[in-house]
Amino acid sequence: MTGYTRQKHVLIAVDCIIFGFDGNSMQQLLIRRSFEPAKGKWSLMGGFVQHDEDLPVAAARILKTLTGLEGVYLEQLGAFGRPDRDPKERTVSIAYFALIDINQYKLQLSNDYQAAWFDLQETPRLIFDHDEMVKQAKDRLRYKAAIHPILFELLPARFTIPQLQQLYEAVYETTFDKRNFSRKILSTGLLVKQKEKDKETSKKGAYYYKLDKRRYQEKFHSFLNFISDPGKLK
Amino acid sequence: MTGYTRQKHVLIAVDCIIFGFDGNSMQQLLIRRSFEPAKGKWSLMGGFVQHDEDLPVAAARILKTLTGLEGVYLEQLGAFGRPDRDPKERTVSIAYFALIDINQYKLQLSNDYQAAWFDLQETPRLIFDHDEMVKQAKDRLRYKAAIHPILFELLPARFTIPQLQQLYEAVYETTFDKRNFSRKILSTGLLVKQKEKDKETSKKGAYYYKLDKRRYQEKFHSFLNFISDPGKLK
DNA sequence: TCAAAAGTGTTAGTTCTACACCCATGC
DNA sequence: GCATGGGTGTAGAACTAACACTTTTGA
Repeated sequence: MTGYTRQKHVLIAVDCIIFGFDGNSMQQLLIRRSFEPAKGKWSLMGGFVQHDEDLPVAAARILKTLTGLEGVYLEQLGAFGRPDRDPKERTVSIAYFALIDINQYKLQLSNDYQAAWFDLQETPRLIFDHDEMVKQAKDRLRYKAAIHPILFELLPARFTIPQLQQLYEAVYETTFDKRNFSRKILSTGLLVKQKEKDKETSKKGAYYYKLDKRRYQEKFHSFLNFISDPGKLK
Repeated sequence: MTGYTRQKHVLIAVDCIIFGFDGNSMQQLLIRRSFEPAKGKWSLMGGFVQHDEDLPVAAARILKTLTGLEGVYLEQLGAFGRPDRDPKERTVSIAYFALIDINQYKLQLSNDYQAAWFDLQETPRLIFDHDEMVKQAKDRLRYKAAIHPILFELLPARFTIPQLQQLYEAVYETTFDKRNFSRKILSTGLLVKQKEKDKETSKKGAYYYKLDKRRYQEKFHSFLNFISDPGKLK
């Protein structure tokens, strides 16, 4: 089998925007790039797509390499291909964004990548076009979370409504009325109230909830209107 | 400048899903592939990304080559990279979808591509993973058009409300109440009523409208809720 | 004069927003 | 007993969905 002649071949990379929520603010996981060019600079976690490897598989592999996690939410953001985006050699990068439960992330024993979490408000300048990828990923996250119950991916299996509200407020950089918020969230029928309370953050304690997994899968793609017009905010 | 060693290089292609609306139903423009493999089979219009060419530029070039049109709506759908998607050689394709005014499309003099419009309901089997791309593009179009005033791109500069409704009904494969429909559309403030009527399709004639371009640009990214839950339809 | 498509208004139900007080508990 | 955060209800406004009749005019 011979290839297409006269066509220039390029490298395909995958870069991952990894979001987490620490209970207060949105964070992203960045690494210090370990090879030239731009060695030592802050960067998204990425890697080249291997021979015979599909793109989502590459993204999952790269995510697992850094975080040790599997089976997390991963969505393709899009392809970035400016000819000069990587000064060394033309490389088209397919960006994916991941939503992980930050508590599940344990610093991998050999921290080859010098990974660190950064508050989304205070991220350092990143290499190449990674800043643009992050911006697009943030926009996409807001867009999607306004309509679909996607942010649960950032929380542990058990969570409280105040925690959830804190998360939405962090994502949209605004505040919501807690009465309206809990009504809206509960009206989706996605949550199951638990018997136990979280007594960590308040004296009274807040009830834990879990996702109703079946309804979650069923309703994942419905338009649920969590935020009426996210573009209007801020 | 030397490249990254030990990495396998691949080809990057762009494929375009080109949507049009003929007044009745949604159509897409397909070509007969002019080279091996799969020569003579129906296919999306595509091409390889050239050296020093950015991805959106490649998509616009490919679209122009086939349709002669420039400055049309073009949005990246995503990257498709299954290792065996092109049997000849590994090629990652970045799919774009375009919305064009079908009346603007004139068969190019040298119809090198043997292009033809197909009703979206009756498209032939396409090569490689192009069927999957088309399916995703249809889904994306429905998704996006439910929230953003994107479908105007498919109509000429002057159009009537019944035409517009026909378009929405074609996209969502359903029918809408015309009173509610026109109220919702007009309430966006995006349309400017013209003095003339279209007397082609009815005796009484329907008023032409044009887009208010400034408001269109302003509101393009707001959440306008044209269709309340498109997932529920069908 | 009739057939065909355009245009328009009202009502009931639902959803959204704004807003304030009581509850449980640890200190 | 008081400070802290959790939990809940209501009323007015806005929006949505369902529904029918009149207008225009070419044939």
